[in-house]
Amino acid sequence: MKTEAPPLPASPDAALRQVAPRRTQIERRTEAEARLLAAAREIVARKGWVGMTLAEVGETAGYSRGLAAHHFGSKPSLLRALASHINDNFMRELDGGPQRRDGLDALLGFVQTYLGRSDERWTNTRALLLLMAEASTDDSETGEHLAIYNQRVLGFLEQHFHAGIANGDIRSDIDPASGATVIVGALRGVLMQKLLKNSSVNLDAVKKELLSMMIRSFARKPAKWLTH
Amino acid sequence: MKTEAPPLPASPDAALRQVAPRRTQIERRTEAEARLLAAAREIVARKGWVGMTLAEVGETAGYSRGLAAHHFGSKPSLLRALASHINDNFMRELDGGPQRRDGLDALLGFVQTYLGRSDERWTNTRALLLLMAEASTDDSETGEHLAIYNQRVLGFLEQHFHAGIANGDIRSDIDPASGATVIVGALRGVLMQKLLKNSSVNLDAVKKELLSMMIRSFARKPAKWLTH
DNA sequence: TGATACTTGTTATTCAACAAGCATATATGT
DNA sequence: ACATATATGCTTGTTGAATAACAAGTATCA
Repeated sequence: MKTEAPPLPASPDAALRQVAPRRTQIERRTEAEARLLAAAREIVARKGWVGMTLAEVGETAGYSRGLAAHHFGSKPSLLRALASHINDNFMRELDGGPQRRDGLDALLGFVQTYLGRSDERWTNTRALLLLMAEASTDDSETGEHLAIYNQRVLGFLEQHFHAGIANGDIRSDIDPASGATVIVGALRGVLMQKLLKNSSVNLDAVKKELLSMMIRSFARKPAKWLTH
Repeated sequence: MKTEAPPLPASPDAALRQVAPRRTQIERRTEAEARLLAAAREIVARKGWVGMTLAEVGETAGYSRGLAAHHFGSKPSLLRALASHINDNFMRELDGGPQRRDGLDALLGFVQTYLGRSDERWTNTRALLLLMAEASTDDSETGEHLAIYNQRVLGFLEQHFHAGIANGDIRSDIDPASGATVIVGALRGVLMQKLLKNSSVNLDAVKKELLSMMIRSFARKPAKWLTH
């Protein structure tokens, strides 16, 4: 369809105008929004949301300095859209996993997915973490939005705790809400350390350790899972 | 035009001048620095480091709008001092625990201390978390400083992992570095969720769950510890 | 009298936000 | 079909507010 992945490099006009693309207004608008969000995400991940200016977003996306403000109205609004965008991507990734897993198996898969991404994708996590930190202070609605996204992730995990308890894989004395909170917290907290300067975090080792912890803590019969 | 917010205690001049304080220069300077840092911490916790202005710090501390800039030179410098201040307090709190604990016992104590501080409005933790988020982006030295503080905390925990392994309380197949990273990460990540808006996190329940996880995962003989 | 702490005056810069204009797409009339 | 009109997307011009940083002044202490 449209010019796919490489939005950042060349100006859209120079290359496309000669081919007389004749895209519809909706196509233009949609692509513009996608490219703006991609640019914003990249910049936020690199310099934080403070360092991101609306002008830079527009220009990095290959448009004018004014488009981001024009399209999203305000900076908080853009950040909200960005948070929503990233979260949607993440939830979609959860659903579209390789194969459906359930209960404890799903919990372990979640951790593996979260920590098993290749470098390209740290952009998402990084940007979301930075936005999240802001969210605990901001008076605007950004905070509420991120709280909702957090609830969604927690809900996903809690659901699988319940499934695991139901099918007997998970000990019944585990509190699903607390378990979910700890898992999500551990993942984010570990990532935060990983993204700190001069980090000495060995993600593979940490992943292994965290999975062991989960098995020993949550599984009704740890031995059955530890062979993994 | 001061915002009608009476500084933390009373204004230093108004109250003290009548009592003929005659404080030494060092006393003045020391108190000023302490009050500035306290004000900065409070503001950062409430509005984030972006929302904090040097002028507001000075005035909240009961001084003029210019003192913060004059005393610390620049905003990054003030933030670095603040991070250092909070971290020092925390490390001191660790050392000055009720009684000396060792190995696994110390690890559990650490978690209890971290999550058991209902004293304030989480001002310290909140501010440090916000500064930390910034640290992963900023090019200045702030990031490196926070990375060092993180290393210190990790070092403390690793040390107790080793002690626990040595005295037989902790399984010998645990990787101390990874274990420490997970614990610190979990604590920060949980707090982050707690500080999010409309949080439904039940800290007591989470604390209990996390302690159980640690015992089941790290202890060589979990049964011995679970009676707690 | 000199040094140190603190205050007030000022400037330069950055940037979000908006407004008015240009470019491209779509609808309407003949 | 074509031309013209209107809507929509995008760009450029501009402004006003915020504030970090410094300089020059005043107060307090040695």
